[in-house]
Amino acid sequence: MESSNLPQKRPTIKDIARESGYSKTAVSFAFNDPKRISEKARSHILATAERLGYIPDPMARNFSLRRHLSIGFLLPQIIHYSMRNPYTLQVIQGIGSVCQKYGYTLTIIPPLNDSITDAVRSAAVDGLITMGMQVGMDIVDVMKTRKLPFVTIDGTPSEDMPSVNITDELAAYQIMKLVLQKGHRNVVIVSLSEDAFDSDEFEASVPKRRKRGYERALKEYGMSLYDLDGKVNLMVSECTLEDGKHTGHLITILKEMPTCIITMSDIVAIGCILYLKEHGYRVPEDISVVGFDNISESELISPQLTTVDQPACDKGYLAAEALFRMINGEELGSTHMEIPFTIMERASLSTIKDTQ
Amino acid sequence: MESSNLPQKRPTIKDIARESGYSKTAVSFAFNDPKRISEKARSHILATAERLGYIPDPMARNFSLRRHLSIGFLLPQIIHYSMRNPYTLQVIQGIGSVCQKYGYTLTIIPPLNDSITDAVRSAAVDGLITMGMQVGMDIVDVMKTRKLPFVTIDGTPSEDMPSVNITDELAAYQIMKLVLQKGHRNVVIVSLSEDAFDSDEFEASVPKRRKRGYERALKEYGMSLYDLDGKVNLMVSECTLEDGKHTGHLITILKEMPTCIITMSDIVAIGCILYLKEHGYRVPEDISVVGFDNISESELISPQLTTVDQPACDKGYLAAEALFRMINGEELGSTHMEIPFTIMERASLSTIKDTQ
DNA sequence: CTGAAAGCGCTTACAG
DNA sequence: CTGAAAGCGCTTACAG
Repeated sequence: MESSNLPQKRPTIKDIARESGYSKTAVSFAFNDPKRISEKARSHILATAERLGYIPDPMARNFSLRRHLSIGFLLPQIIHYSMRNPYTLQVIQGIGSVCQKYGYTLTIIPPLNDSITDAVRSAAVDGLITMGMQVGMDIVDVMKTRKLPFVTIDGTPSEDMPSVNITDELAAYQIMKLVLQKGHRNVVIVSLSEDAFDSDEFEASVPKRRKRGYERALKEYGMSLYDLDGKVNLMVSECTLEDGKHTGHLITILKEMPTCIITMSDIVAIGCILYLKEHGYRVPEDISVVGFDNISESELISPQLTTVDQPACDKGYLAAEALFRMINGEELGSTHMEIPFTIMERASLSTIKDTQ
Repeated sequence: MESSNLPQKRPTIKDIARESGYSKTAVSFAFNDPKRISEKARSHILATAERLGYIPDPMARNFSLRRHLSIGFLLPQIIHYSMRNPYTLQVIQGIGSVCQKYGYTLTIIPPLNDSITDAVRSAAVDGLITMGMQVGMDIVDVMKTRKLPFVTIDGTPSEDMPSVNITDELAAYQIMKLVLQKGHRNVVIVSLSEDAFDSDEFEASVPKRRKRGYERALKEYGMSLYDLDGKVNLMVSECTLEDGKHTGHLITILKEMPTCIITMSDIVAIGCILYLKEHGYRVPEDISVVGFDNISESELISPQLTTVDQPACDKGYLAAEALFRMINGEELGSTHMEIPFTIMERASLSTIKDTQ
């Protein structure tokens, strides 16, 4: 008997059972484990399902099976920022390809009513990948009490928090050393902002690790990030093109222009270059600019950007693979994964002949 | 009584009810509707929850409430391709900001075991945004039988399928006309592939609409996309930088090089330019290249790309806003949304003095 | 203000 | 091969 004129509701397993004359068990098996019922039952049930337009409710199925078949990516900043940064996008791409491989979806999780913590509390995922997570952040507690496996990219390496990183301190050391070897003695360092974190609390954040690297190189040249002699200045910029441009502007109005700008992010470096070029400065003849990340744009811009290549896609890939191992209850070989970087020396960094 | 040495399991609402001495109803209210219980009950329940590490299970809650609090974005190609195209990424960004606004997550849905249809069957979302959907595709049927609201970007405008588009035919007409006005009479058009769709079945696909626009402009100059006089040639390229480079290569080995390459995607155009420059061709002196989309890279590359600016982010935004109206059971003003485009004339397109 | 109970749509151990 | 029934962890109409 055709059950017509139920206007909107979707049929459930119960409807198919009733209509086909079989049990709910049989209907379930028809979809998920056909071997367990007769061919006759199966085809009859499937035909009935087809006729009534029945597709098993994924939510009910997942709920019953206690899994989501999705992993989450927690946006480090508001979505409008994060998703503009090609570096983050590459990380997401790496995660995504692993999701595809395992038949999972990738849930992008923005803050919920401005609260990242609330977002994590209610995230419908089997595991989480975060960026820049520090031990001691309250999100970490939420994930732990939810017993939600997670791995963090560019966060603090710590025993009870799997992480994927490059050796930021070393990378920063090397690129600063390169800058100094080229003769630059008057530089501006553009750090990433540390969001809302209290600066003293998290000693191992990425900006801090990189600053230590810069400092180590500077020391070798008798300079320091913390001397107030005006030769090394520190600025902070959000990780967007617009903020990069603004930083470029700030630098042009300095009493003494530096000979080199060292940024912690290509997108900021590119913003600087665009601003400088628009305002009549020649890069690198008048001023050099150095980036971090090696996003694809850094090869397209002219001059091409000297930067640190960090394999963003691989970071996502590694993090996701580790997360899936955790989800499947496997042991992680090492909880702290490190990945190699490469210094890319290109045209945006010039040599200063006569150092002051 | 502290319930210790239950080793791993997360506490449920039942545990909190038992431990606190209140009912499950009260516990539920404590979290979701505090006004309905006494302050005393609420604080006691919350304290108990805190003590036992209870966070309500989002899946169970959503299941009970018959909603997911997530909308899906169906990847048009395998994740590795889609997520490399800045155009798609911008669309996702637009969708994402609307999700953030409404407190939803954004689920990126790759094919499930190579099947997009299966992915849609099992997607745990309240609505779906797709790209390039054509009426008659079987995915459309799945969404309909699941009664899953959806809107498509760059798909066929059709009554029972809300869509967001630019007027592709007109945009293509205008840019081709510009090329012809500049004196080009020997061109290669690089179309997007139509994926696995049967070409005759879907008359209104984006590549087809654009081809009609090209054809209309060509006709005005006594030329045609379909004449075999060798003056207008058609190629197809996947939407990736690599395929763009390969297309550049193919063009250099043509018996007669065109004076202009007209692509349907900036990423392909940029691939062409990179290949051509690497192999000693000057753009636009030796050959002009024209794009489509106006991704941010098209301003960074040199020469800057002449292209059609289509506001990808706005497309995502509009599509998502429409989808949320559908999810909330509101009526859509118009089911077919059109959004303006702009021709961006930049350096990659040169003027030919003496037309043959 | 409070709680017992039904219900959301599946899965599956168990018995026949 | 088949099905009745319990269970997944919440919400909420209803009665007190």
